Amino acid sequence: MPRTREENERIRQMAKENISRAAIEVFIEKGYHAASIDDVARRAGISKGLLYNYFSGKADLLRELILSRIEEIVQVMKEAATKPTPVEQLMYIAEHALHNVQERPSVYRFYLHIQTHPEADEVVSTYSQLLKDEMTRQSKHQVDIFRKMGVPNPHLQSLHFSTALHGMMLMYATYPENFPLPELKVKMLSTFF
Amino acid sequence: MPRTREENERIRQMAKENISRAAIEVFIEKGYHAASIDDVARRAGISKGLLYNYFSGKADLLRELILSRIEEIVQVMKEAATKPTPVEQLMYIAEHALHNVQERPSVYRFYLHIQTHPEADEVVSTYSQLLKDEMTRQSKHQVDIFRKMGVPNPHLQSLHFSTALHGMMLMYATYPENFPLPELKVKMLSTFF
Amino acid sequence: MPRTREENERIRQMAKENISRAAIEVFIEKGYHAASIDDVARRAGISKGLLYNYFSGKADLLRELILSRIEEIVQVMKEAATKPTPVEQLMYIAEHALHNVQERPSVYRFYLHIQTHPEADEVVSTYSQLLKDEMTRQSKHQVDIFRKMGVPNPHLQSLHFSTALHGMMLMYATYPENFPLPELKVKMLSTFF
Amino acid sequence: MPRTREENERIRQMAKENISRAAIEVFIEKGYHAASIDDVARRAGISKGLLYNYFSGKADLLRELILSRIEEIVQVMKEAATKPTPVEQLMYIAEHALHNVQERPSVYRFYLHIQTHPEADEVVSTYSQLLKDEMTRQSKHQVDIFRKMGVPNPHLQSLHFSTALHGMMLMYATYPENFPLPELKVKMLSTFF
DNA sequence: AATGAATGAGGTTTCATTCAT
DNA sequence: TATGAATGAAACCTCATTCAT
Repeated sequence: MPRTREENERIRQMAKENISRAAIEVFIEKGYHAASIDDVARRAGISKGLLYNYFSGKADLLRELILSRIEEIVQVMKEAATKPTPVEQLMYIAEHALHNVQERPSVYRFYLHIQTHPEADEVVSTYSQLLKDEMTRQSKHQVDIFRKMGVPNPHLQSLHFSTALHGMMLMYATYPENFPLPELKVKMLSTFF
Repeated sequence: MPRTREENERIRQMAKENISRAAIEVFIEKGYHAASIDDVARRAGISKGLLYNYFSGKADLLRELILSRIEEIVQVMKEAATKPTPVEQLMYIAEHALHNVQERPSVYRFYLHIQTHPEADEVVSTYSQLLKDEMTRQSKHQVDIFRKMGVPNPHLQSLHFSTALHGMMLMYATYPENFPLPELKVKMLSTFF
Repeated sequence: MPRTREENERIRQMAKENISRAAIEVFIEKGYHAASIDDVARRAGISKGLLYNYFSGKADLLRELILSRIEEIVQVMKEAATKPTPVEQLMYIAEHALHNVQERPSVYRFYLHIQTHPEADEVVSTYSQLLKDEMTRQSKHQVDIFRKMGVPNPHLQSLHFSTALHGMMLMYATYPENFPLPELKVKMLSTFF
Repeated sequence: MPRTREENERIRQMAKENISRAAIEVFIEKGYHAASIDDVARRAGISKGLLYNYFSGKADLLRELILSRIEEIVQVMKEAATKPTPVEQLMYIAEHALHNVQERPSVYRFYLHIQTHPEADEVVSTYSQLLKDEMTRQSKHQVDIFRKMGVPNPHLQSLHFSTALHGMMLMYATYPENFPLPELKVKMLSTFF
């Protein structure tokens, strides 16, 4: 008797998730370029062939990871929007971003690594662009939040906020040892609110 | 009449610089991994074989580039030290960094890409560590400058300054279009001085 | 109530024919080597696994197609034998062959492709040999027909007839556009009868 | 001291010829699809890598062989054109074609195999089309020869001649044993001239 | 009878590096 | 010093076949 379609679908779903998990692990450890399909398959505990049953290639794995990342970003911004005041919304965004980089600096490093890939790498570039586009879209929302706060130049103020935030994330991800993230967070936020 | 040893050394040095220049161009365009030795040799206008006469391999090329980058950083900090006041010194550092990223964002992107390379990539990691170490050393100098300014917590203040600076550099390098670098620079510096 | 053995056999036969039909379609479109078992199964509307229930592998599919082709050839020769005179018999053979290549040049192309497969390809070679053997056998019958006509050298005459016929089939199959098959047929047949 | 450019050019030329020779041998033995790059490289006595130094892939090898074949065809037609009378020209073409297929039936088989490749195989199709185009071009010349002979319908007559010729070639290449090529040649030519 | 997940061998291709010249 | 032919390991990817369900 063959498996039912639902059963197969469940198997497929679990396999895809298993592979995606293995992929980000390996990509983080070795980098996208240096990681081989074999590495990912071995980490996932499956054969190379099966991996190709689920993903059309290495680039497709990256695409999947980037789409997940985008999903995360969208989710955070949605959650932020539920907060009652603009300040609380911005605080939520900052807290969340810093918490994430603190919990898993290597993940942030990885996406930063991808975003700084040379343009000539078409495959990476294409998918990396998706992430960039989404961040552009979200930054518009952030400008709106500043606008609601009634600050003089919301666009500039929003960019200022983002640069400060990303600066902290970048430095923490690069030098996680001895980086006084909590103190700096306080200092940074105090200059804005 | 044979060339003197000095002359030979000078010629050798120029050849190395030519290759290094070609290497960073190609690495920026294609990325370290995707760039091939052949690409670099062709760009330098020499043969693969001759390249190996000057550099022991691809990793050695990267090492040379990173050493140059370190040299640059040291140089800037030295120049900053010649300025009369701490504030002027910090302004010099900031102006220089922002000017550089504005002039050649791809160079900044490249080194950021290298610095976010995963630890598991031994070759890159080893040389990337050199850069990291140097930046740690220079950040100590920067703390000293803040200390001379007499601010309450020079260490924290220095890190705050660096995060703000690197945040701007990162964002400009990632979204060079429509990024109001001059305005943000003014805004950022005004919060510090 | 279980199906009778005959019924089962009939169902099995129909399934095999369905698969065979799909196989020749796919083989003609992609070629034997390039076609995948998956392609064939998908075309037949069944799963890969089920295909293996009916055929022992890719080579077996080819074998089946070649056996069908042989069956066709035998059939045509049998039908020809029912014609009253030798000339009518030969005319029937020629008409049939040309009609077939005109209707489905790609089928003729396919079997020609198979017949020109190199000897080293053991699998194809083995089955292709079956076809060759059958054609040799049928050509003997054709010699008999010429013998009945009372021509001087029936063997040579028969071969001459075959070369002319196959030459036309080959050229029509290779250049179906603008090939004046009817005119040539008349011209060719007029030289023989 | 590096080799001179001429020396390198000579090495390249010889290597290419060596590889081409190996390629047609292997393709004839195994067929284009079944032959692997490794097979060709091993037959040529070189490494896989070196083969890629000279040919951009398997398809490029095929292209080279087909271009050679076209060269041959053009050459034969040129030589035929030097004969004084149309009949001698046609005789030359026929003699040459039959002589070739008799000497190396496997070569004729191979190109026939390629020409009967399914259209869906884009790579083979592209190069095979070159051969087809050339044959179309040459067939125009052949029509001219018949026209000079003053026959009623030179186009049809030329096609008739070609089908007869190719029919013989096809049958000889398929059943080289016991095929009375000389006798058939005489018979066939006697019907035309 | 029926499915498609799973395997692994085998194919194509790239490229850092070596070396004869 | 200088060249580029030559190597081979390692990467990506495909697909005939098996097998648990």
